[in-house]
Amino acid sequence: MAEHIYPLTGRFLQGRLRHAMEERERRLLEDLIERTEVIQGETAILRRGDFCEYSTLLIEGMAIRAICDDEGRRHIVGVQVPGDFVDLHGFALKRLDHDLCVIGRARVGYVPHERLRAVMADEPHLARLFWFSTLLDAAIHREWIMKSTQLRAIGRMAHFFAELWYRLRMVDLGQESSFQTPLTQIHLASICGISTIHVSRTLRDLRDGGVVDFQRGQITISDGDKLKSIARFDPAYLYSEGGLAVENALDIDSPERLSDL
Amino acid sequence: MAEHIYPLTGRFLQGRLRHAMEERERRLLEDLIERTEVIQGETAILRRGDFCEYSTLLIEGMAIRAICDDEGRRHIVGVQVPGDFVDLHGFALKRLDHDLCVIGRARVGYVPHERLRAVMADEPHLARLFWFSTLLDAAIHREWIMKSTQLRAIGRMAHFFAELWYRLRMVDLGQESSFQTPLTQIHLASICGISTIHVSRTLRDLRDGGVVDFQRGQITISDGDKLKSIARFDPAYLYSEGGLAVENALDIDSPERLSDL
DNA sequence: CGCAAGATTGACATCAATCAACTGAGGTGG
DNA sequence: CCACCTCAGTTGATTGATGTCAATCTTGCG
Repeated sequence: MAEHIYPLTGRFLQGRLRHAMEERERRLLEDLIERTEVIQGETAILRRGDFCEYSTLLIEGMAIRAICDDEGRRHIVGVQVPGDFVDLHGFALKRLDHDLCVIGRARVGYVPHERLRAVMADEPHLARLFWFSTLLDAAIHREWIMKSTQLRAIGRMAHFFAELWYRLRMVDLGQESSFQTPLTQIHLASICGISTIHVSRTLRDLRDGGVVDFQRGQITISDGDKLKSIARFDPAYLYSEGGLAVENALDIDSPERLSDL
Repeated sequence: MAEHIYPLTGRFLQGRLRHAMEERERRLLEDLIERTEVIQGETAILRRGDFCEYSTLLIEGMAIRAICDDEGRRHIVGVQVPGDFVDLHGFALKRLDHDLCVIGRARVGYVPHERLRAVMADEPHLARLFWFSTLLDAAIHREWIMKSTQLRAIGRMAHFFAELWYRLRMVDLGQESSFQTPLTQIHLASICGISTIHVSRTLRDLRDGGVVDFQRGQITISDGDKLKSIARFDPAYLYSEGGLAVENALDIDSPERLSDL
């Protein structure tokens, strides 16, 4: 359950290393949010090359990372869910190489880099957690490379659904076997690198196969095991509790290995 | 030219934000290397799930990031060149989600996390540069997602060659229009997500088209413009000097935009 | 020399893109 | 309320790109 004492930042690292944050750090994080905003429709939070003076925490809704090619076509290279500090890397990079857009209705919180700088200077442990959270995105990127190069259309789509399913459940969104997204088949096509027409066909196959049903953003997992099998999905890369990231993953004094690896 | 005063770490961030490092910081970095090692053949530096007690700087040679699927097939999700702090993210993650392997003959330097922890506590600016360097990898990951989902075989291969060409020249390796790698066609297949047989066909097309010639690891760029055009290659994501990362990218007091963006 | 790994070629099969036509839902203005 | 529009989604036919299988060649090396 989201921690309602921290209505804005309660989902940050939830299901990963949130337990590694002290109360004081959680409080500091919550206070970093200068203001929040509700954004509707397909709106850019930040554009490639913009100078970043604040970073954005996604509080509700979804966002995508997109790269536009020279012909102006937008290609989705990442999807963000509530709790993601979506452009925290802008703090170190200063300018992003890609766009960030919300889709549907989203609520975001803005953190001025000035505040971030101050808190990171005093709080090395929190700084490390911020770093960690940007590395989670990189791990997801790697898995997307894997899925894009090694899986066929049906596997890619299954993989994306499986990932979203796990990620949303980590932040207590979505039921056991269903969840809601503002994604259209057009988004799915860009995410999976296939044509919209083939998305439609592939969704039919998944539906007819009793695996997963996608109807206007409502996703129902009919057979999670079959889904993971089609996707060759192994959630280790999400570094969820009990996965690769152990209880004291940031504590150098616990070098025991995980039994499941 | 590599800075020969720093024979081990002279290529770290070379061509990107190395100029943002003070002499003192460069010295500190060089002293972080506890020992170096020469590794031959296709050898793992670090395996998925291993507990990381040190991080590895690639001094000479090349390395790959690979994810093994459940059938034991290895899939390459990244390539590293000299100067890359290849598993710096292991410092914050503690365990990686993928393997790191050198290919060919490589020289690496080991940095104990203990030392890293100490220097980062005292040197926030250097810590930020370390963070920055892991974000560069993430930017490359995003571009790989883009190339894997949006380009056909010939474009993917051209894109990889263009990227390698740029990255090697940033660290002063390779001539103006040629360079050497320990990569085989089997590696290229995994990198581009196509079959080895199709790699062979595609390389023939690129050679016959007068674009680029690949012969046993010797890569000769015949027509760089054609190469970039086939690859739709825009090097902005590499954050090289003069690109997205401006002179004082880490200096919050210079919010001017780049004219070329 | 002879082997093993890498690379090449041809034939064929499969997957997914493209083109074209159509349906259905939601919104808007007369 | 209906006519109309637009956008999302669906379906069939065709084409092109790429995977797979099988055979052969090349190179480096013990």
